[in-house]
Amino acid sequence: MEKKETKEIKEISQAVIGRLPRYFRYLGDLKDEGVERISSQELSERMKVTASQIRQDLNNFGGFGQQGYGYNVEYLHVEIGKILGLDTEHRMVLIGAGNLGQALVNYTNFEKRSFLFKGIFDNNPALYGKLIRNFPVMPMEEMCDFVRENQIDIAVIAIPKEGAVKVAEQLVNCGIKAIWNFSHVDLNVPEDVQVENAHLSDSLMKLSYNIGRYNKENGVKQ
Amino acid sequence: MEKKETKEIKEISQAVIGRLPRYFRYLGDLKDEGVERISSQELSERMKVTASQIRQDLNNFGGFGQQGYGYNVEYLHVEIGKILGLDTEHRMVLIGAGNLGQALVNYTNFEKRSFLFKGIFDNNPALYGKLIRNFPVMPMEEMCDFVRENQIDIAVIAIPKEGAVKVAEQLVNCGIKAIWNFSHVDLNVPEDVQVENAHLSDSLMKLSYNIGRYNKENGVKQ
DNA sequence: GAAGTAATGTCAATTATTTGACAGGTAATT
DNA sequence: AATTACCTGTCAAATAATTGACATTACTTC
Repeated sequence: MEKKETKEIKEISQAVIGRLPRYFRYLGDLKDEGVERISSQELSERMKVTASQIRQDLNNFGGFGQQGYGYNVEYLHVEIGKILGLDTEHRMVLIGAGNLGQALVNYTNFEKRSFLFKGIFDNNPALYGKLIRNFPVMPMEEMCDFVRENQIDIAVIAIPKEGAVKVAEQLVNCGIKAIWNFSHVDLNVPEDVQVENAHLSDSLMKLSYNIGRYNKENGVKQ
Repeated sequence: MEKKETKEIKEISQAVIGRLPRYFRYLGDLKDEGVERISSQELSERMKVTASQIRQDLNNFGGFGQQGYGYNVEYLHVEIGKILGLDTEHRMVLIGAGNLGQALVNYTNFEKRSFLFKGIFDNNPALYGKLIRNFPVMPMEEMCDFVRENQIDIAVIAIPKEGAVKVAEQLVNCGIKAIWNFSHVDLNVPEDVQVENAHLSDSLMKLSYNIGRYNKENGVKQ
């Protein structure tokens, strides 16, 4: 009786979703600058996208603006934050306490945005007990229980690719529904588990491609 | 006389370029597994994309395959590597010797792929001289000369957003033509400077969105 | 409070990307 | 040597994303 037609939810394209964090970032900056309102035109100039795209994107989620006025910066910032799920607390575990993993945990900014590390795991006994931002590194064997007992909803995988696929499978068995993956391999998980890849070397290769292309097009010598 | 029609170069879409590193990765894995040849059909099943897309993508760069045979794994791996510019040495500097910066320098895998850090800079005097993977941290003031004298072609920016835009401008003035940007802000550089953003928190927000969407669609309670 | 101006939300047109289909070659098999 | 099965490169169709245009509404000014 409480359940309505389930097909109400319009699927938003990943292209749009991929732009939301950028909008959020720009609105945050505007807010910090003390800007109260902004039109799609002004924002488009700052962000170097078309005004039409901004209006189109925002309209996927409802009418946030007002004709003749534009968008209220603070309100829009909050609303996009909600859309992105930044108003709910996310409890994370780190798998892999290497350089990158430590950097992520120490990355205080995530905290402001409601992403909280709750535990750190590694399979290197030399690290057990070591404190990283007040969290002791724990052995992998304890991961599963910890995830279950602490309402963890995101696992961050920062281990070499060799072990990553297996660890992801374990995590899925522990009930994890979201993985932020820094290992250089694609994970194999069921459909109901969300994976976001942060393949840093892919990103670097793209840069390398664009350097080469520019040099070729402009006859730059190596 | 040596200059031909400059319009020969077909512009490849960023959508295609974005997929190249993934092809490269899968081909490397196949090579390691000892697989000699592969058809677009088989590869498509592994990668979970359509075979048509693979053939279309590869064909942007030339005919690498053979009818009735498929693609030679090793050959294709090498060729895509060349397209991505992995056959040329890239000399990099790190700006910002914080946790993330150190993690990137220590990230040995980049080396195999011809991306070499040559110098590290920070504006924190407490770090000057500190060795990170045998490189001493140098003061920012020396950055420009170093870049010029050591044929640096990529600058990696891993500092808080407050200083990033200004540092990017400095780097451009020093002649840098490519920036790998980890700061949470968009840089403002001339058209001939390539920027690749690695906005980690954007990535995390996307994950957060997808968690929320899944939960909504499936009526999962928080 | 009326007139003018600004700026959204939305529809339609355009452009880009992805998918499907198949002709024509290549290799394997008999 | 002929036949069959395989698989690419490419073209055309289908789908998706972006842009432009404008009717409509809200704000601002006089």
